[in-house]
Amino acid sequence: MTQPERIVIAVDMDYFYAQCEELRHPEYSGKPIIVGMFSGRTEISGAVATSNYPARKLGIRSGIPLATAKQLLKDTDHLLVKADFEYYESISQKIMNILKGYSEKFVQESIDEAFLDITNAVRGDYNRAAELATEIKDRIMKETGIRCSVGIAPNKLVAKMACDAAKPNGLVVVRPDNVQSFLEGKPVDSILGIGGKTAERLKQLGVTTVDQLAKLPLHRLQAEFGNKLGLYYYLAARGIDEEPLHEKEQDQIGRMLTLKQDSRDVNYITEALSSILPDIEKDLERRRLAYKTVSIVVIDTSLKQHTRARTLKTIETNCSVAIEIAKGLLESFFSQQPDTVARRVGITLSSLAKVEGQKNITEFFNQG
DNA sequence: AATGATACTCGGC
DNA sequence: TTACGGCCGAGTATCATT
Repeated sequence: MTQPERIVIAVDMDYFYAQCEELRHPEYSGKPIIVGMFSGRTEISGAVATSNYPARKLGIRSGIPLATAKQLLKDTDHLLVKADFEYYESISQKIMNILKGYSEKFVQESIDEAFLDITNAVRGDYNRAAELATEIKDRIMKETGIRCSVGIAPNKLVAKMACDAAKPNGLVVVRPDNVQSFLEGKPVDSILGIGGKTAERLKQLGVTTVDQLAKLPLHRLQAEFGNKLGLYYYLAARGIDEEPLHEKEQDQIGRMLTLKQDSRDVNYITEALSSILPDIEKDLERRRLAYKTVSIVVIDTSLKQHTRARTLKTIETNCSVAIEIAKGLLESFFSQQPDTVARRVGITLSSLAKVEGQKNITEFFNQG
Protein backbone atom coordinates (compact mmCIF):
# COMPACT_ATOMS: atom_id res chain seq x y z
CA MET A 1 0.00 0.00 0.00
CA THR A 2 1.37 3.36 -0.98
CA GLN A 3 0.29 6.74 0.23
CA PRO A 4 -1.30 8.99 -2.35
CA GLU A 5 1.22 11.70 -3.03
CA ARG A 6 -0.55 14.54 -1.39
CA ILE A 7 0.63 17.64 0.34
CA VAL A 8 -1.66 18.89 3.07
CA ILE A 9 -1.30 22.09 5.08
CA ALA A 10 -2.80 22.50 8.53
CA VAL A 11 -3.20 26.08 9.74
CA ASP A 12 -4.09 26.80 13.35
CA MET A 13 -4.26 30.17 15.06
CA ASP A 14 -2.22 30.40 18.25
CA TYR A 15 -4.35 30.72 21.43
CA PHE A 16 -6.93 32.30 19.17
CA TYR A 17 -9.49 34.02 21.40
CA ALA A 18 -6.80 35.35 23.73
CA GLN A 19 -4.75 36.56 20.78
CA CYS A 20 -7.79 38.40 19.43
CA GLU A 21 -8.07 40.13 22.80
CA GLU A 22 -4.39 40.97 22.62
CA LEU A 23 -5.12 42.82 19.38
CA ARG A 24 -7.48 45.24 21.05
CA HIS A 25 -5.69 45.33 24.39
CA PRO A 26 -2.04 45.55 23.28
CA GLU A 27 -1.07 46.95 26.68
CA TYR A 28 -1.64 43.45 28.05
CA SER A 29 0.57 41.55 25.63
CA GLY A 30 3.15 39.68 27.64
CA LYS A 31 0.78 39.55 30.61
CA PRO A 32 -1.72 36.77 31.32
CA ILE A 33 -4.88 37.09 29.25
CA ILE A 34 -7.80 34.81 30.05
CA VAL A 35 -10.93 34.53 27.97
CA GLY A 36 -13.71 33.18 30.13
CA MET A 37 -17.21 31.89 29.66
CA PHE A 38 -19.32 33.08 32.53
CA SER A 39 -22.38 31.09 33.54
CA GLY A 40 -23.85 34.04 35.43
CA ARG A 41 -24.56 31.88 38.46
CA THR A 42 -22.12 33.79 40.65
CA GLU A 43 -19.67 36.59 39.90
CA ILE A 44 -16.86 34.20 38.99
CA SER A 45 -18.74 31.05 38.05
CA GLY A 46 -17.61 29.73 34.68
CA ALA A 47 -14.68 28.18 32.85
CA VAL A 48 -11.64 29.26 30.87
CA ALA A 49 -12.16 29.13 27.10
CA THR A 50 -8.60 30.05 26.15
CA SER A 51 -5.61 31.73 27.69
CA ASN A 52 -2.37 33.10 26.31
CA TYR A 53 1.08 31.70 27.08
CA PRO A 54 1.89 33.87 30.12
CA ALA A 55 -1.37 32.58 31.65
CA ARG A 56 -0.63 28.98 30.71
CA LYS A 57 2.72 29.33 32.43
CA LEU A 58 0.74 29.84 35.64
CA GLY A 59 -1.27 26.67 34.96
CA ILE A 60 -4.32 28.43 33.54
CA ARG A 61 -5.53 26.21 30.71
CA SER A 62 -8.75 25.74 28.78
CA GLY A 63 -11.56 24.19 30.76
CA ILE A 64 -10.49 24.98 34.30
CA PRO A 65 -12.91 26.87 36.56
CA LEU A 66 -12.49 30.63 36.52
CA ALA A 67 -12.29 30.60 40.31
CA THR A 68 -9.26 28.30 40.09
CA ALA A 69 -7.73 30.59 37.49
CA LYS A 70 -8.18 33.54 39.83
CA GLN A 71 -6.29 31.70 42.54
CA LEU A 72 -3.46 30.82 40.21
CA LEU A 73 -3.17 34.46 39.19
CA LYS A 74 -2.70 35.62 42.78
CA ASP A 75 -1.70 39.27 42.45
CA THR A 76 -0.38 39.06 38.90
CA ASP A 77 -1.47 41.89 36.63
CA HIS A 78 -3.78 40.29 34.10
CA LEU A 79 -6.76 40.66 31.77
CA LEU A 80 -9.81 38.48 32.29
CA VAL A 81 -12.58 39.04 29.77
CA LYS A 82 -15.85 37.48 28.72
CA ALA A 83 -15.70 35.61 25.41
CA ASP A 84 -16.86 37.83 22.53
CA PHE A 85 -17.60 35.34 19.77
CA GLU A 86 -18.85 37.91 17.27
CA TYR A 87 -15.51 39.63 17.41
CA TYR A 88 -13.54 36.39 17.08
CA GLU A 89 -15.82 35.29 14.25
CA SER A 90 -15.19 38.50 12.30
CA ILE A 91 -11.43 37.99 12.53
CA SER A 92 -11.80 34.31 11.68
CA GLN A 93 -13.71 35.15 8.49
CA LYS A 94 -10.95 37.45 7.28
CA ILE A 95 -8.40 34.71 7.85
CA MET A 96 -10.48 32.00 6.20
CA ASN A 97 -11.03 34.20 3.16
CA ILE A 98 -7.29 34.57 2.79
CA LEU A 99 -6.77 30.82 3.10
CA LYS A 100 -9.49 29.97 0.59
CA GLY A 101 -7.49 31.68 -2.12
CA TYR A 102 -4.62 29.22 -1.83
CA SER A 103 -6.38 26.02 -2.82
CA GLU A 104 -9.65 24.82 -4.25
CA LYS A 105 -9.48 22.07 -1.65
CA PHE A 106 -9.98 24.14 1.45
CA VAL A 107 -11.73 22.90 4.57
CA GLN A 108 -12.44 25.05 7.58
CA GLU A 109 -12.30 22.77 10.60
CA SER A 110 -13.27 25.22 13.32
CA ILE A 111 -13.22 28.94 14.06
CA ASP A 112 -9.43 28.99 14.16
CA GLU A 113 -8.27 26.01 12.14
CA ALA A 114 -8.24 24.97 8.49
CA PHE A 115 -6.74 22.40 6.14
CA LEU A 116 -5.69 22.86 2.53
CA ASP A 117 -4.70 20.29 -0.02
CA ILE A 118 -2.00 22.08 -1.99
CA THR A 119 -0.75 19.12 -4.02
CA ASN A 120 -1.69 20.81 -7.28
CA ALA A 121 -0.76 24.31 -6.23
CA VAL A 122 2.86 23.33 -5.58
CA ARG A 123 3.03 20.36 -7.97
CA GLY A 124 4.05 18.02 -5.21
CA ASP A 125 7.11 20.06 -4.28
CA TYR A 126 7.70 20.35 -0.51
CA ASN A 127 10.07 23.27 -0.88
CA ARG A 128 7.43 25.23 -2.68
CA ALA A 129 4.92 24.13 -0.06
CA ALA A 130 7.09 25.63 2.67
CA GLU A 131 7.39 28.88 0.72
CA LEU A 132 3.65 28.98 0.25
CA ALA A 133 3.11 28.40 3.96
CA THR A 134 5.40 31.28 4.82
CA GLU A 135 3.51 33.48 2.41
CA ILE A 136 0.22 32.47 4.03
CA LYS A 137 1.53 33.20 7.52
CA ASP A 138 2.81 36.60 6.43
CA ARG A 139 -0.45 37.56 4.79
CA ILE A 140 -2.52 36.57 7.80
CA MET A 141 -0.22 38.59 10.02
CA LYS A 142 -0.21 41.61 7.72
CA GLU A 143 -3.94 41.66 7.12
CA THR A 144 -5.24 40.66 10.54
CA GLY A 145 -2.35 40.88 12.99
CA ILE A 146 -2.84 37.26 14.03
CA ARG A 147 -0.05 34.72 14.44
CA CYS A 148 -0.64 31.13 13.44
CA SER A 149 1.21 27.86 13.18
CA VAL A 150 1.44 25.72 10.09
CA GLY A 151 2.13 22.04 9.53
CA ILE A 152 2.91 20.50 6.16
CA ALA A 153 2.72 16.74 5.61
CA PRO A 154 1.42 14.04 3.28
CA ASN A 155 -1.95 13.86 5.04
CA LYS A 156 -4.26 15.61 7.46
CA LEU A 157 -3.31 13.52 10.47
CA VAL A 158 0.41 14.24 10.27
CA ALA A 159 -0.12 17.84 9.13
CA LYS A 160 -2.11 18.46 12.29
CA MET A 161 0.63 16.93 14.43
CA ALA A 162 3.25 18.97 12.59
CA CYS A 163 1.20 22.08 13.21
CA ASP A 164 1.03 21.29 16.93
CA ALA A 165 4.78 20.79 16.94
CA ALA A 166 5.17 24.19 15.29
CA LYS A 167 3.34 26.10 18.03
CA PRO A 168 3.59 28.94 18.62
CA ASN A 169 4.06 30.93 15.44
CA GLY A 170 6.05 28.23 13.67
CA LEU A 171 6.22 26.08 10.57
CA VAL A 172 7.04 22.38 10.55
CA VAL A 173 7.42 20.33 7.40
CA VAL A 174 7.25 16.54 7.54
CA ARG A 175 8.15 14.94 4.23
CA PRO A 176 6.92 11.40 3.48
CA ASP A 177 10.39 10.00 4.24
CA ASN A 178 10.40 11.64 7.64
CA VAL A 179 6.97 10.60 8.89
CA GLN A 180 8.26 7.65 10.90
CA SER A 181 11.04 9.57 12.59
CA PHE A 182 8.69 12.48 13.25
CA LEU A 183 6.27 10.18 15.06
CA GLU A 184 8.94 8.46 17.11
CA GLY A 185 8.67 9.20 20.80
CA LYS A 186 5.55 11.32 20.41
CA PRO A 187 2.98 10.68 23.16
CA VAL A 188 -0.10 8.77 21.99
CA ASP A 189 -2.39 11.65 22.85
CA SER A 190 -0.69 13.79 20.23
CA ILE A 191 -2.70 11.75 17.73
CA LEU A 192 -5.92 13.43 16.65
CA GLY A 193 -8.74 11.53 18.34
CA ILE A 194 -6.73 10.16 21.23
CA GLY A 195 -7.37 12.10 24.40
CA GLY A 196 -6.96 11.52 28.10
CA LYS A 197 -9.27 8.53 28.45
CA THR A 198 -7.89 6.57 25.53
CA ALA A 199 -4.32 7.45 26.51
CA GLU A 200 -5.01 6.03 29.96
CA ARG A 201 -6.40 2.78 28.51
CA LEU A 202 -3.35 2.48 26.29
CA LYS A 203 -1.08 3.07 29.25
CA GLN A 204 -2.64 0.03 30.91
CA LEU A 205 -1.45 -1.91 27.85
CA GLY A 206 2.04 -0.53 28.33
CA VAL A 207 1.73 1.97 25.51
CA THR A 208 2.55 5.63 25.96
CA THR A 209 4.25 6.57 22.69
CA VAL A 210 3.22 6.38 19.06
CA ASP A 211 5.98 3.91 18.17
CA GLN A 212 4.89 1.63 21.02
CA LEU A 213 1.36 1.88 19.65
CA ALA A 214 2.66 0.75 16.27
CA LYS A 215 3.86 -2.48 17.87
CA LEU A 216 0.35 -3.57 18.86
CA PRO A 217 -1.20 -5.92 16.30
CA LEU A 218 -4.35 -4.80 14.52
CA HIS A 219 -6.54 -7.51 16.01
CA ARG A 220 -5.46 -6.54 19.51
CA LEU A 221 -6.40 -2.90 18.95
CA GLN A 222 -9.70 -3.88 17.37
CA ALA A 223 -10.54 -6.21 20.25
CA GLU A 224 -9.87 -3.39 22.66
CA PHE A 225 -11.42 -0.41 20.90
CA GLY A 226 -13.74 -1.83 18.25
CA ASN A 227 -13.12 -2.38 14.56
CA LYS A 228 -13.25 1.15 13.33
CA LEU A 229 -11.31 2.88 16.08
CA GLY A 230 -8.84 -0.01 16.30
CA LEU A 231 -8.05 0.30 12.61
CA TYR A 232 -7.79 4.07 12.89
CA TYR A 233 -5.26 3.82 15.75
CA TYR A 234 -3.32 1.12 13.89
CA LEU A 235 -2.95 3.29 10.80
CA ALA A 236 -2.45 6.53 12.72
CA ALA A 237 0.50 5.00 14.60
CA ARG A 238 2.12 4.54 11.18
CA GLY A 239 1.29 8.03 10.01
CA ILE A 240 -1.17 6.66 7.47
CA ASP A 241 -4.32 8.63 6.77
CA GLU A 242 -5.85 8.45 3.35
CA GLU A 243 -9.00 10.37 4.16
CA PRO A 244 -9.51 13.17 1.68
CA LEU A 245 -10.21 16.58 3.11
CA HIS A 246 -13.93 17.05 3.38
CA GLU A 247 -16.39 19.40 5.04
CA LYS A 248 -18.42 17.89 7.82
CA GLU A 249 -21.97 18.92 7.38
CA GLN A 250 -23.68 20.00 10.50
CA ASP A 251 -26.38 17.55 11.50
CA GLN A 252 -27.49 18.96 14.79
CA ILE A 253 -28.26 22.36 16.21
CA GLY A 254 -28.22 22.69 19.95
CA ARG A 255 -27.89 25.19 22.76
CA MET A 256 -27.10 24.74 26.43
CA LEU A 257 -27.13 26.89 29.47
CA THR A 258 -26.26 26.78 33.13
CA LEU A 259 -29.29 27.19 35.36
CA LYS A 260 -29.29 30.08 37.81
CA GLN A 261 -30.13 27.49 40.44
CA ASP A 262 -29.86 23.72 40.49
CA SER A 263 -33.31 22.33 39.86
CA ARG A 264 -35.49 19.39 38.95
CA ASP A 265 -38.56 21.52 38.35
CA VAL A 266 -39.74 20.76 34.83
CA ASN A 267 -41.53 24.09 34.43
CA TYR A 268 -38.51 26.06 35.53
CA ILE A 269 -36.19 24.11 33.24
CA THR A 270 -38.56 24.31 30.28
CA GLU A 271 -38.64 28.06 30.75
CA ALA A 272 -34.85 28.13 30.73
CA LEU A 273 -34.81 26.10 27.52
CA SER A 274 -37.38 28.47 26.01
CA SER A 275 -34.95 31.31 26.57
CA ILE A 276 -32.35 29.72 24.27
CA LEU A 277 -34.85 28.45 21.73
CA PRO A 278 -34.89 31.64 19.61
CA ASP A 279 -31.17 31.16 18.89
CA ILE A 280 -31.84 27.66 17.63
CA GLU A 281 -34.82 28.88 15.64
CA LYS A 282 -32.72 31.56 13.93
CA ASP A 283 -30.08 29.00 13.02
CA LEU A 284 -32.69 26.63 11.68
CA GLU A 285 -34.36 29.31 9.55
CA ARG A 286 -31.12 30.77 8.27
CA ARG A 287 -30.01 27.36 7.07
CA ARG A 288 -33.50 26.48 5.83
CA LEU A 289 -33.58 23.26 7.79
CA ALA A 290 -36.27 21.13 9.31
CA TYR A 291 -35.76 18.66 12.14
CA LYS A 292 -37.08 15.27 13.09
CA THR A 293 -35.42 14.55 16.42
CA VAL A 294 -35.51 16.52 19.64
CA SER A 295 -33.01 15.76 22.42
CA ILE A 296 -32.57 17.14 25.86
CA VAL A 297 -29.36 17.01 27.80
CA VAL A 298 -29.10 17.33 31.55
CA ILE A 299 -25.79 17.86 33.30
CA ASP A 300 -26.40 16.98 36.92
CA THR A 301 -24.84 18.47 40.03
CA SER A 302 -21.96 16.01 39.86
CA LEU A 303 -21.39 17.14 36.24
CA LYS A 304 -22.52 13.82 34.81
CA GLN A 305 -24.28 14.09 31.49
CA HIS A 306 -27.64 12.51 30.65
CA THR A 307 -29.50 12.62 27.34
CA ARG A 308 -32.99 11.73 26.22
CA ALA A 309 -34.34 11.94 22.71
CA ARG A 310 -37.52 11.52 20.72
CA THR A 311 -37.87 11.22 16.98
CA LEU A 312 -41.02 12.48 15.32
CA LYS A 313 -42.89 10.71 12.57
CA THR A 314 -42.83 13.83 10.45
CA ILE A 315 -40.30 16.56 9.83
CA GLU A 316 -40.94 19.82 11.59
CA THR A 317 -39.77 23.41 11.28
CA ASN A 318 -41.74 24.99 14.09
CA CYS A 319 -39.68 25.20 17.26
CA SER A 320 -42.67 25.49 19.58
CA VAL A 321 -43.21 21.82 18.81
CA ALA A 322 -39.65 21.11 19.96
CA ILE A 323 -40.15 22.78 23.30
CA GLU A 324 -43.26 20.70 23.98
CA ILE A 325 -41.37 17.51 23.15
CA ALA A 326 -38.51 18.68 25.36
CA LYS A 327 -40.89 19.25 28.25
CA GLY A 328 -42.23 15.73 27.88
CA LEU A 329 -38.72 14.31 27.80
CA LEU A 330 -37.82 16.25 30.94
CA GLU A 331 -40.89 14.95 32.73
CA SER A 332 -40.14 11.33 31.99
CA PHE A 333 -36.45 11.83 32.73
CA PHE A 334 -37.00 13.24 36.20
CA SER A 335 -39.62 10.65 37.05
CA GLN A 336 -37.11 7.93 36.12
CA GLN A 337 -34.35 9.68 38.06
CA PRO A 338 -35.74 10.69 41.44
CA ASP A 339 -32.33 11.76 42.79
CA THR A 340 -30.90 13.66 39.85
CA VAL A 341 -30.73 17.43 40.09
CA ALA A 342 -29.93 19.49 36.99
CA ARG A 343 -27.16 22.07 36.92
CA ARG A 344 -26.92 22.65 33.18
CA VAL A 345 -29.49 21.82 30.52
CA GLY A 346 -29.65 21.88 26.77
CA ILE A 347 -31.88 21.20 23.82
CA THR A 348 -30.72 19.84 20.47
CA LEU A 349 -32.48 19.36 17.16
CA SER A 350 -31.15 16.69 14.82
CA SER A 351 -32.05 14.51 11.85
CA LEU A 352 -31.97 17.76 9.92
CA ALA A 353 -33.16 18.09 6.34
CA LYS A 354 -33.28 20.93 3.88
CA VAL A 355 -36.63 22.67 3.49
CA GLU A 356 -37.61 23.08 -0.15
CA GLY A 357 -39.12 26.35 -1.33
CA GLN A 358 -40.01 29.38 0.77
CA LYS A 359 -42.86 28.00 2.80
CA ASN A 360 -42.15 25.96 5.86
CA ILE A 361 -44.02 22.77 6.57
CA THR A 362 -46.57 24.17 9.00
CA GLU A 363 -47.45 26.98 6.62
CA PHE A 364 -47.85 24.43 3.88
CA PHE A 365 -50.31 22.36 5.88
CA ASN A 366 -52.11 25.31 7.41
CA GLN A 367 -52.85 26.47 3.91
CA GLY A 368 -54.89 23.32 3.47
C1' DA B 1 -30.31 -9.08 8.21
C1' DA B 2 -30.96 -4.37 7.88
C1' DT B 3 -32.34 -0.12 9.62
C1' DG B 4 -33.52 3.28 12.97
C1' DA B 5 -33.78 5.01 17.55
C1' DT B 6 -31.73 5.77 21.89
C1' DA B 7 -28.18 6.41 25.53
C1' DC B 8 -23.81 6.91 26.29
C1' DT B 9 -18.56 7.96 25.96
C1' DC B 10 -14.88 10.24 24.02
C1' DG B 11 -12.57 13.97 21.89
C1' DG B 12 -11.70 18.74 20.01
C1' DC B 13 -12.13 23.56 20.12
C1' DT C 1 -16.67 26.80 53.55
C1' DT C 2 -13.25 26.53 47.59
C1' DA C 3 -15.32 24.42 42.73
C1' DC C 4 -16.72 23.73 36.58
C1' DG C 5 -18.79 26.30 29.41
C1' DG C 6 -21.04 25.55 25.45
C1' DC C 7 -20.86 23.82 21.60
C1' DC C 8 -20.00 20.06 17.88
C1' DG C 9 -19.10 15.08 15.56
C1' DA C 10 -17.65 10.06 15.67
C1' DG C 11 -18.35 5.92 17.42
C1' DT C 12 -20.27 1.86 20.26
C1' DA C 13 -23.77 -0.95 22.39
C1' DT C 14 -28.28 -2.28 22.70
C1' DC C 15 -32.93 -2.72 21.59
C1' DA C 16 -37.11 -2.39 18.59
C1' DT C 17 -39.16 -2.74 14.20
C1' DT C 18 -39.55 -4.48 9.73
